[in-house]
Amino acid sequence: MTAASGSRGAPARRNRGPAAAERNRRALLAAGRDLLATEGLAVPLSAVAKRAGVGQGSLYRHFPSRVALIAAVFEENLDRIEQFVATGERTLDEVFAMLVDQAVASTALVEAINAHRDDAGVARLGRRFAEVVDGVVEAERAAGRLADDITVDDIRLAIGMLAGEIARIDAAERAGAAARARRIVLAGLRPRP
Amino acid sequence: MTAASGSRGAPARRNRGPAAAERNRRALLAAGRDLLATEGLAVPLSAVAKRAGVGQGSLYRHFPSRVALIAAVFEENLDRIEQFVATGERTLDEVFAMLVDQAVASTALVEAINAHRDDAGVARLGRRFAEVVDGVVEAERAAGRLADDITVDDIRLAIGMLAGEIARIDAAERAGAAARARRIVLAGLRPRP
Amino acid sequence: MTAASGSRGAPARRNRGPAAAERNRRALLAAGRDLLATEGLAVPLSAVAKRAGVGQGSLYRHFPSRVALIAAVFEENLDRIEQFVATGERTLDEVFAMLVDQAVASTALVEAINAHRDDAGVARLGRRFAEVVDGVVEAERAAGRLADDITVDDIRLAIGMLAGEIARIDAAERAGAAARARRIVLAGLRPRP
Amino acid sequence: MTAASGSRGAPARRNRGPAAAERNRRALLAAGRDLLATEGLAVPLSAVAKRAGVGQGSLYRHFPSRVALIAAVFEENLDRIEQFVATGERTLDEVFAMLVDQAVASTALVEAINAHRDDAGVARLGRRFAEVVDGVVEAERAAGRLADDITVDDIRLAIGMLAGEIARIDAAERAGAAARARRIVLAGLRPRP
DNA sequence: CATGAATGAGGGTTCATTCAT
DNA sequence: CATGAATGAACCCTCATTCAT
Repeated sequence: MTAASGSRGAPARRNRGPAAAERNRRALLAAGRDLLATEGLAVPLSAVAKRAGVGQGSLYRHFPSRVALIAAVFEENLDRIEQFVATGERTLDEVFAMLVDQAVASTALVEAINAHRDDAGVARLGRRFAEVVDGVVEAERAAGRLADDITVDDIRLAIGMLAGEIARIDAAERAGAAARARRIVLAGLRPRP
Repeated sequence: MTAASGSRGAPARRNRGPAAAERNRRALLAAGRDLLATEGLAVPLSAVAKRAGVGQGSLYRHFPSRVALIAAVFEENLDRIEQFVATGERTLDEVFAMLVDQAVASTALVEAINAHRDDAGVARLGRRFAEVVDGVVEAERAAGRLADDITVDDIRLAIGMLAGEIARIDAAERAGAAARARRIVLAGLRPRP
Repeated sequence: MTAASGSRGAPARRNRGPAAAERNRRALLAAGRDLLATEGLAVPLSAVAKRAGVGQGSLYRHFPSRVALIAAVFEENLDRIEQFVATGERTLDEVFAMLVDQAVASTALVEAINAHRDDAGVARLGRRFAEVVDGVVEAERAAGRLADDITVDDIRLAIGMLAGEIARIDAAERAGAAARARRIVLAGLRPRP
Repeated sequence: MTAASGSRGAPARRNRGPAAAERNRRALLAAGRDLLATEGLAVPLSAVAKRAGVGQGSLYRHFPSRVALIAAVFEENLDRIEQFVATGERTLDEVFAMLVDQAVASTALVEAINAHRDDAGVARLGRRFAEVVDGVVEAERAAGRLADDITVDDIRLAIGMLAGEIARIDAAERAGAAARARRIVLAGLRPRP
């Protein structure tokens, strides 16, 4: 043994420091996103922890409830949507396309919003989402691409329908069905003769 | 005792006799309809039995699985829709209106169809439902009230979206939201300029 | 709440921490051994957990199935038999004597082997047991203490009969009956005039 | 309608009379024998009733307990053994052969005897069985085909082992294993050099 | 007497949540 | 701070037994 090796009983334990905490959080988010999408909202939290490769206690440290995890997953989505909207004039169709791509997690939010309207974190996300949509809708209306009687609430309703339907459909048919659903809903919002 | 034993039995407390069979079935259906609507698809079957005022064994006798109960609830709805359609020339809007009124159970079917496509009873109901819709769609198309590129599959998709959304909405806002959603979806199916 | 919900969790009353893991495993094995012997193979697993003083969840963590518990109990027996055989030239009679002492668990294995031949763990134990018996039988045959037409399969059959019978007999008469049964079966394997 | 037909409201109900009771009893016995053999001692009594084509209440009328059914099945076996023994000088081997043919039900009795020694009906059957065996053993001993130290209890033990083992073995291997087991046990009872 | 539905206590199993290490 | 075992309530389902018809 070399002179440098410690002579105390305690084995040199890796101190992964606070960086590990952030890594765990990201692993949990990724695992949550995956499993919520493939297994549905009722996936056991223990499965999320296992997939992330962390203990269940750590999951609870980062996300004290199922809703907290769902909200965090959606928050990432929302980040992307906000960035997308912030970097150019965007149409409703484009936002719908993004939402469809994020459909399962969005559905989780939609359901979580309905089931946990009182949850503070969820409420905050709902407001953030509404703001993003508001901006796009205003531009869309200015461009004359919305029927006169369509309100922002209608748009949110439309998004809910779209996301909910996509989430229900089998992965195999999802692409085709999503396109058709998007077309129907968008057509329903356009100006009518 | 070695392998058999089994002194599990329960001395029945009260037994209203087989005359209660039909009454029990109806009570279970009513309880299932109520609780599926208010508590969601995941409502404990034991709660359904308790609400119906019957033992859990009776619930299992009448409905050997959760899907069987859901299917039975929807079958009642389907009966009403079929009768409605059979008694006159009906528009898609009218059928949508009925579906919206039956939203939760319809959603249950939509979800059950997706989750249990292989279940024989569900498949049968799905076909029955499709037939009813087909008839209405044909008439609707003949009257020129559908865009050329809309297929029967699109209609079913639209119904799924509509029912799913209604089911998610709180009872308080349901009436208003349902009307708005119906308008959007129907507009999306109409001929476009 | 719609499909997910799930507020089933139980606030743990007491938690002696992971240090209890090994202690729990041993307590479960001991409880399983006791209760399988006194109550038979159909003993409720909940009774085993209660006797061991652990929650039912812990039982399932350590032994995910009834067969797993039975196999673990027998594995301990097998350990002892292997050690015994490894520490000297042993006769079939001595091995029979050990098996008789372990009769109930042996029966459990015999039954489990028949009922769960496909279970991987059980199959492994069966093979291990067969190897031990093979060795002893070879020595016994070399010493001229077996009839010519007796095969290893016959020995295993004999062991099954012996263990099964002992397991069935009330504790009070077990000692005497075991001795008589052993004598009969061994005599049946000896060279005949 | 002819003059003979009754004009009262009550439809002529078939009165199957007491003959039906006996037919039901026989059907239940046959069903019990079948299912105990193929499904094991833990077979649901409702399955027995269904197989017999009678209501569960009738099963309870004829056999107020699982043990009563098992005992009745064995009693039929015992009848046949008694007849067989009564119609000629019979050897132990022949009786063993009969028992092996009846192995499952015999095992059921063996287990039932151990588990329900206090049950009056079971005790009576046990005594009847012992008497039959006694007679055969006496003749066997007189013919010099038993070792001097073998007692009637030993024979009963041997029968228990044999029956128990046969019952455990898969139907496919039963014939071969039964023959080998019988040979071993009989050899163990024969006079030794 | 027969029928077969009703009953409900348990048994197996899962999983949210806690907490000693 | 992380780990992962422990906990036990609650769920689903089965089935022995009763009893109105």
